[in-house]
Order: sequence, then structure tokens, then C-alpha cells
Amino acid sequence: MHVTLRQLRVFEAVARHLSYTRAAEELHLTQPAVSMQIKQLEESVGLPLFEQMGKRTFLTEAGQELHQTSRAIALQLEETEEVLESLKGIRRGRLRIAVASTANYFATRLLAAFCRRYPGISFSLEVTNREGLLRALEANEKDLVIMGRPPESLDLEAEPFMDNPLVVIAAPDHPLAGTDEVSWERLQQEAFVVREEGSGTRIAMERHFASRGVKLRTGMELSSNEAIKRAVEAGMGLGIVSIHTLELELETGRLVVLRAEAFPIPRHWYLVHRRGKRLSPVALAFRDFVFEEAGGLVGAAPAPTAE
Amino acid sequence: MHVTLRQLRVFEAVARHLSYTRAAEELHLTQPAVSMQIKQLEESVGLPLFEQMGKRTFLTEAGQELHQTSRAIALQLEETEEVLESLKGIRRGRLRIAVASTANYFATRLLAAFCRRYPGISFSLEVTNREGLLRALEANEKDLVIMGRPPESLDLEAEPFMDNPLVVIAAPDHPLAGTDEVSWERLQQEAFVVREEGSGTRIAMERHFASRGVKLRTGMELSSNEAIKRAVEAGMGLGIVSIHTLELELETGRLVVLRAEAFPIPRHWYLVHRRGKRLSPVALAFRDFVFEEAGGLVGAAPAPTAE
DNA sequence: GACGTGCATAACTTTTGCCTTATGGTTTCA
DNA sequence: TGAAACCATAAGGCAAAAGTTATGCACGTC
Repeated sequence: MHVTLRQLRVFEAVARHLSYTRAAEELHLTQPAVSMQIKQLEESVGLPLFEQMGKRTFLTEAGQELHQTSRAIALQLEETEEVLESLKGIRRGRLRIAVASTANYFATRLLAAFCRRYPGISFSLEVTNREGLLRALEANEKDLVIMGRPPESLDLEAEPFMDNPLVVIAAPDHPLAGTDEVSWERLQQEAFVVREEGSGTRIAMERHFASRGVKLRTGMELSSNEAIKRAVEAGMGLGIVSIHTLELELETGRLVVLRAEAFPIPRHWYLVHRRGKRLSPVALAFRDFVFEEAGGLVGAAPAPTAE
Repeated sequence: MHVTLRQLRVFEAVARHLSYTRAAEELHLTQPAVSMQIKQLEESVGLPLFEQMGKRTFLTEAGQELHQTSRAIALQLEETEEVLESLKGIRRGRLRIAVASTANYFATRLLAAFCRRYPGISFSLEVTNREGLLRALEANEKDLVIMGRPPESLDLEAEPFMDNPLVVIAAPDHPLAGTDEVSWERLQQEAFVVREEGSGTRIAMERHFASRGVKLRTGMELSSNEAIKRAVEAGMGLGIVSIHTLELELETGRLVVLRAEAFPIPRHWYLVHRRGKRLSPVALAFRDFVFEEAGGLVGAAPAPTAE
């Protein structure tokens, strides 16, 4: 059946007015143009759609059936057009974001602020580990990803937008707590509670130590920042974590940040997406928003540390 | 938004396969043809619908939205096509019929038989008076009308399909009941219970009497055949009704048909529709059916009476 | 019976649609 | 690094789509 949308549109007008001439006026056409469209439509349908009884025009049963359909289709297209139109702007839309587990501590706040500024946007925020992030990037499942160390393997665009200093933490009753500045030599003698292999924080630590010709003394290996903090609290050694994870612990005095030589380790949070991906208007808006506002929103973070 | 159904169809195929090349194969096209359709669609939508990430093709959010719509539209067209297809045949369809109130006595049986032969056809049967029939014809509300005397005013096609003899009825205890043959002179002396002015039966009676130079003696005027019969039963005079209305009364002996000179009055039932109306396949089938079967189905009717 | 209205039809023009082949650029995988 | 897969783009050409004007026919009305 070779109907065209144009035929349906013309048909709908005629069916509504029950007059070829009125429909032609509405569509800014001549009457023969309408006649031809209807004729072609009737031909491809294989049934008469109208019947002229003297002066008046009636819909046949087939015409009534098709009238319903054409109205439904017109409606559907209108609705879709509206949705698509709104997708062009950022009044509405969906934003799919994935963040590294560490970033969770501020990403939620970031999203909430963005949400307040642009109501009508719906979000999905996946908090996952590095593997999950890479898989999501690979499968193109997310609009943007927030992570600390973009891998070089995939072809990505990564823009740093906020400092992410790694600091040394200790229990308040640790011998080094409160000392003026712990020297590098002193620090080497301590055992560290660390994240698992492959973790971004772990890799950054190892590189930091290696670049100074020292092997990291790992006392205990744990798979989450929360676990690290609990272990350090319990006096099982020193820890190295992003300062963004410490808001509560610093406030309540359950952990302290050591002033240590060569610390904090300067790192950054990156906004990441696959190179060549066409960011939606919503994603672009979020990106802009992040660059503008990120600093102000991460209240607990210290002033950026120059490298 | 100037989308075409073709664009949507091509788009749907690409969205389903997530591949221009596969879609082209399915549609028996070359790949550039598909590319162009999509490009034009994207242009008229104003948004990218796909994004190529290296080897793989993904739907953008706008693409997902449009994919839903295009599937829905395709579905709707399919369904409509099916309905229209069935309208061509008489497997399905609707038949709208109006009958004169007198015809009700056999029209229902006629319709029931037709319904048994063609299951899947739905009916509407309006039983109404002459006025109602004319209005329905004027407004083109019915496919076919069954009536006893098609008016000349409207431009109609009327085909007689069955005899509709008007007979003289009397109560069983009437003096004339059972007599061999009532003469015309004798009959003139009787008073008749008649239908109201404008009724088809009434008009036929008056013409019949007038053609024989006699004025009808009307004793009582009633507005339905049922009322006539009850009045005759009660001994209020003779009646003249279509024999089709008498099935029950004859069987139970509550009324008798007089053998009278110049009776029965020969009349016919007509199948009527406005001239030039395109009858649907269902209506045509019903028309054929009526001509074939009408005689056999009106069991109570006597053999046609030649004029 | 003449006129007005409404639709159909014909003839013609212009534009657009649509598809093809040819070619070039990327990306991926061996 | 070369082949293969995939898509984009350009150029050319055919077909049809879609519109116009002009005209005719049927019906209803005055």
C-alpha cells in the first residue's frame, strides 16, 4: 500500500470539512490538486473513500476507518515533533551519567544543583567502579562519565574540571597526627592501607612513590574507600584517599589529614566521553555547568594545589 | 516538519538493524540511498538520529523517540490496511439497514439468515416509520432501506423483491368470516379500521378503493398494525393489513382472512437506496441474498398474487 | 431554464524524490 | 600494514509527484 503522508494530510482535511473545496482553501491549494490526491489515495487503498450524493460529500465506511487512522497518525507526529523540539533545547531531556565510586561524594550534589537549575531534565546516575565505567563508555551507554584517570586505551575526550587531591590520613591518636610536617623519609617507614590493584587511587599512589624511587609498603588491601577509612580509624596504618571522601570524618574528628612532604598528590576529576560522540544539548549544558560551578559546590575541598 | 512515510520506513529499518548496510539489504536498496534518506530525515527533524562510534551505530535519544513513533505508525497503517482489505470483501463489514415498521415481521428473519451465511458482518437495523426512512435516505445514513412504497420525490433506486399482499381481516365471529367470496358491493358496506394518513398501507387502500370509484368508509384510525389487529379482533370492523403481519394471529385463529373480490391488493416490498450511491460489497451481497432467498424465508406468505 | 456551486478530468510544467555508480575517509581486525 | 567493513558524499539521470489553468458535467436553486 503506497500511501504518502501528504495524501493522508489532504485526506484528513477533506474528511474534516466534507468538502474538497474547503480543504483546498485550508491547504492553500487549488481544488483539482485535492481531487488528485484523494484519487490517488483511493487508488492505492483500493476503495472509494468519499461518495458524492448530489451536493453533499460523505465518507464511505472505508473513509471513516482511514479518517481515524490519519488523525491518529497526525496526532502521533505532532507529539513526537514536540518531544524532538524539546530535545533540541535543554528544557527537557535525559542525562545519563556514570561516576567513579569516589566521585559519588560530590557528584550527587553536582547533579542536584544542575537539576534545580534545569527542572524537567531526568537523570540516571550510575555509581560504579572503574571497570563499569569503561564498559559503559565502550557500549556508549552514558552521555558523560566522571572519573579520576581516563584510560589511554580507548579514544576518549577527557577534560579536567576539579582538583582531586589525595591526602594522607591517620587516626587522631596516631604518632604522626598533629606533627608539623612529616618528612618523606619518615613517611616511607609507615605501612599503608591501600585500595585494590587497578583502582585509580592505588595507581596514582604507586606512581607517586615510584617517581620518587620508593616502593610503597602496603600493609592491607581493601576494595573501597569506606573500608580504608575504617581500617585507618582502627589504627591499622596510614591511608591515602581523595579528600572528597573525608567530609564527615574530618568534621567529627575521627580521622586527621597529615601534613606530609610531597602531599597532597595532585589529581583531577575528568569529564569523559568518547571522542566523536555528539553530546546532546543537555549533556553540553551539564558540561558547562560543571566547569562553572564545580569549585563552589565542593565545599569541603581545600584550595587547589598547584602541581 | 516535512517527513515522508518513506523516510520513516527506511529509518525504522536502520534503527532496527543499527546498520545502514543491513537496512539497505532488507529494503533492496544501495547503502547510499539509505544514507540519503536518513540525512534528509535528520535535516527535517533538526536533530541527529544516529551516531557512529567507530564501527558501531547507535540511536541518539531523538532517534529512540522517533523509532517508537515510526514503529507505532507502521503498526497503525498495517492494522488499517487489514481492515480496509476486509472491507473489500464481505468477510467483514457493517451493514446499516432501515425497514418500514410493517417489514419488521420478516426483515429480522432475513437479516438473521444473511448473518448466518456471512458471519463477521455486523448489522444495525432500524425499524421506523415512513418519515424516518425518508430522513435516513436523505442523510445517507443507511446502506439499504426496505419499504413498501418508494417516494418519487427523492431520486432513488427501488427494486421490488417480494410480494406484499394486503388482505382483508376480520374477527372469527364476524358475519363475513368463512363466507365463500365476499362481493365488492358487500364489502363497501363495511366500516374499516385503518392506519393513519400518510401510512403506506393507508395510501394503498385509498388508491385501491378510489380506482374502483368508491370512497373508503373509515371507522377508526390507528397508528400501528398491532393496534389495527387488536381492534379488528375486538369486533370494531374489518381491517386491511399486509399478510406478513398476521402469522401469529392466523395460527392461533384470532383473526381470519376474508376471501373478497378484488383482494388481496397486490403490493411489493422494495429494496431502496439513493441513486448513484456506491453500495459496499456487503450491501451488494445483501441485495443479492434478498433476491435469491426472500421468497423461501417468508414462510407464512401465500403465493404471489398476480394483478 | 439559467445560474451558481462543487467535483472531475485533461494537458502541461516544474520540481522534487529517489536511486544509481563512483569514490573517499575511518575504523577495526588479522 | 593491508584488507575489509561501514558510512559519507558527489554527480547524474529517470520517474513521479504535485501543482497549475482550463474546461466539462451534475446537481440544486432561484
